This record gives sequence, structure tokens and C-alpha cells, in this order.
Amino acid sequence: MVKISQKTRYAVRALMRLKTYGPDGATLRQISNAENIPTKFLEQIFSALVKANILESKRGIEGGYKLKKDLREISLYDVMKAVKDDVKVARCFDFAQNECPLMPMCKAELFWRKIQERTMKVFTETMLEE
Amino acid sequence: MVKISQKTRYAVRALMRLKTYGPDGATLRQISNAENIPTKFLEQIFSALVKANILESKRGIEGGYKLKKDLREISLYDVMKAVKDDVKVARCFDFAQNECPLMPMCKAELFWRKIQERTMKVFTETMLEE
DNA sequence: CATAATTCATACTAAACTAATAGGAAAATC
DNA sequence: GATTTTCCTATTAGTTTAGTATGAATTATG
Repeated sequence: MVKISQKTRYAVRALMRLKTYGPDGATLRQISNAENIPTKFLEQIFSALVKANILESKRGIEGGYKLKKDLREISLYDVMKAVKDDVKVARCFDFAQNECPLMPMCKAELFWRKIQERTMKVFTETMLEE
Repeated sequence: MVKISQKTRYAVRALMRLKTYGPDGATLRQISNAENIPTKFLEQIFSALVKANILESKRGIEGGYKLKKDLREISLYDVMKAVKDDVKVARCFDFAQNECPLMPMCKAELFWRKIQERTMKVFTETMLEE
């Protein structure tokens, strides 16, 4: 099953939800309640999104999270990368680099390269809001 | 990690390898040796490819497998479907159908639909040989 | 017909990965 | 100083994937 991880899916929903709170943002708890996402799990996700410069955080009472970018500027790939949901759909993983017995460039490798490129293109070009 | 299953990856390599044996095809053992794929695992894969009408098989001594279609006519999606490596990259799995609290059509759902469509397009349009 | 080589069918095990939980530290406001 | 929030990181539980195992059915050949 080729699928995008729950982490990424939660992240996307949470970001979209966060936007509805306007420029002042919201707390983790507000988002996790609104979207029915396990609070502690979302915490890890938001932490990663902060590191990726997608969110801005402030601690303490009156703290919370704000979007640091417009949804139009955030691609699915950005989110996946932030939460470490790698997109290695199809590179040639069957042999360690430079050890493929069919090197320098077997047909399968060429094929997987194409798939990888085309899939990446979809993920990098599809923005959370278009 | 978004990736295509080992089953599908083996299948692609095996099909490409099979082609090199010409119109008479080859046995499971030949392919599994040549590609270094666990024989019994490949057996399951080939069985699925036969059911999907991608391969033709003949039992007994002198038996083996033959391609039933040209590689140009087999898409990655065909292979994935055959080996049950579903492509549900991104439909809205977060709520059971008709139970999404954001229905009739939340922003996330729209987003995932786009991703799903675009990814499917890549997989159905990329052929094993182009 | 007996034998050997092959595909077919299905159940089981092991390994890897993902999702979720847990506990407490650090910061900010009042 | 108390409370509310984010931050950090380790552990557990659950699910999925990869691989192994066993044996039946089929077919060519001597």
C-alpha cells in the first residue's frame, strides 16, 4: 500500500484548521480538539513544523502557534519533509549505491528515476491551497 | 516514508528480466536467480501477475512464464494493482465515509483528491518501457 | 506408469515501520 | 510562585510488509 503517513495527514489538516483562527493563531489543544487528533501526537508534529519554519511558536500562557507562511506557499512535499515522511517512492533501492550488478544504468533504475521525478513533481507542485 | 512495496519493485525487475529471455520465456528459478529475488516470494508475485493477465504460465517440466503483453502496454499501476499494492496515497481516510464532521467537502478532502488524482496519473501513464 | 521439474495455493513467522502514549523540562504570563 | 503552554525524548503497542514453509496439481519424458 502506497500511502502518505498519518503524521503528514494530520499535519495538513492541522495547518488548514490553524488558518481559520486568523493571524493570532491557536493553541495546540484548540487544534487537536477541533480536529480530533491525539494531543501528544500533534505536539510532535507541530514541533517538526516549527523547525521547518512553517509554524511559529510561543510558549507559556497566552502562547500557541501561528502560520509563518501562507498555505499557498506550502507544498505537500514541504510538510512531508518537515515531519520526516520521506518521498522515496521509487529510487532504485534494490542494491546499495554503486553496487548494482546491472550498473552503470539498468532499465529498472531508469524506470524508477522517472517515477520518482514525476511523483516528486506532484508533491512539490501541489500546494495546501491553490 | 512513502514508498512502493518490495513486491512491486521485484515484479518490475522480474518483468524486465523476463523480456530478455525472448518469446519462449523462462522459469521462475531462472528469473529469481538472475535477479536475486527469493524464489518463493517471486512465486507469489508471478502467480498474481498471471491472474492479472500480464503473464502466461505453463506447468510441469518444460514449463515456465511468458509475457502476455509488451512492456509498453504495462503501466506501473497495472503491476501494483496485480500484486495488491494499492495506490491510496491520499484520499481522505481520516473519517469513515459520510461521517466527516467537515462534510460535505472539507478543504483537506479536496486537497487529497487532487494529490490522489495526480499521483494516479503518474502511475497509470508511466509504462515499464517507454 | 514412475519420476522429476515445474507452477499453484495457502498458512505461518519474523522483521520493520508507524502511531500513539508517557513523563517531565523549559519558558512565559499573571 | 502558580499556571499554562511549548519543547524534548524515550517507550510501547499496533499494523503492515517481507519472507519462509509445506504440500498439491500439472506436464513432459524415459
